[in-house]
Amino acid sequence: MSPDKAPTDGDLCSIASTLEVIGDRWTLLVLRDAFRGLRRFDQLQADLGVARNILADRLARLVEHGVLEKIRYQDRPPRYEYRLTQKGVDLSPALVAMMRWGDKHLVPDEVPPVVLIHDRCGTTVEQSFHCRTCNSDVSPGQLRSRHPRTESHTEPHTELREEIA
Amino acid sequence: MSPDKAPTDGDLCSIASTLEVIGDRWTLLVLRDAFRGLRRFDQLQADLGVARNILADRLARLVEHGVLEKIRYQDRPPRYEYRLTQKGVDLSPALVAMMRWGDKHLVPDEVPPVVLIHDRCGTTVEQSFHCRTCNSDVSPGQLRSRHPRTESHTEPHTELREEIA
DNA sequence: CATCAAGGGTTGCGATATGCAACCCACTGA
DNA sequence: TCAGTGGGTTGCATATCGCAACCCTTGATG
Repeated sequence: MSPDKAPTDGDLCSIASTLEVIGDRWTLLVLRDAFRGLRRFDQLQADLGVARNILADRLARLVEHGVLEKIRYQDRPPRYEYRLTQKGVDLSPALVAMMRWGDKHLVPDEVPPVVLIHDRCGTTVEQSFHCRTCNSDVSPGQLRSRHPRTESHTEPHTELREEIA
Repeated sequence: MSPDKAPTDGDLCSIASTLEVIGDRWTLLVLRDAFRGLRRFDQLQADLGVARNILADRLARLVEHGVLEKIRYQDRPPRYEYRLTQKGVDLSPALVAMMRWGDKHLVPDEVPPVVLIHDRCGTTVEQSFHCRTCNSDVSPGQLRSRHPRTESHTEPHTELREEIA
């Protein structure tokens, strides 16, 4: 937000940019609830137990960034609800990834995980990395990343890789 | 952490549980850097520009939770590095999802996105939701979620759905 | 008509977390 | 012996958060 930020941060990295918008505990929980279908201020406040001023602030930020829309759903008395925009719906891969990580590493195995359903056919859907060349799923450990330098660089590619001990 | 939290929070929801571990701006940025191959305290500090006490705190928390390992890579003088564990590597779907969202909605189109590579074959990999029944990818808008209630519930399923205006 | 409750917030104050700079310790190399 | 590096810790000022109280509009109740 302030212009005197560290230079390597923010605009250059998609993850850092994303975190400027949603990189906050309450914001992410608001989004989780939005995906669960909660839309009204009081519903969110009751479900999350967050301070009302903080919730108001987070909702306003999300609306500013176009992740939620504030819609008047009733005129007298005026009442509003907050709905995911397409930009907001596009966050579901991130939420799902966090959910699956929690399923796998945090919550006890007895807890049945939330199931994702394909609306067209009603069967389950899973999130994955897929390689079209090999026609197979790819696990996180088999992934590398290449950071294309902004064009004019002629250095040899420094391939920064995810590695495990 | 405190036992007097709101009852619906925390342990029951994988997303909330995950956020207890990584739901913090600096924590996520540390992880991003870990995936980029940074391992040492000073590298991270210089790259992020975060206060050193905060970095120390976040690293300690991540080690506590088994996301990073603190490894002595040199004895005299003692030097340490922080490496992703398998549990840490398993966070890559979440980081990738945030990165792609930033690519799509936040950063200018001219910036070339980071490319994900399948280490076996060297070609690109993408993250997606896949439906085996339809043998097709599923966009976030076509997704619904079903929340299985803990067994003994006999209520009709309240299907909470992601919806868009 | 007075009052109450619901929805959607705003305000003020104290507690907690963060940023910043200074300091510490164990070495190494010049 | 003196500076430099890596990996932190400590103290203090500031920013953010949680909490409770309050505000406003309207519809329902007696």
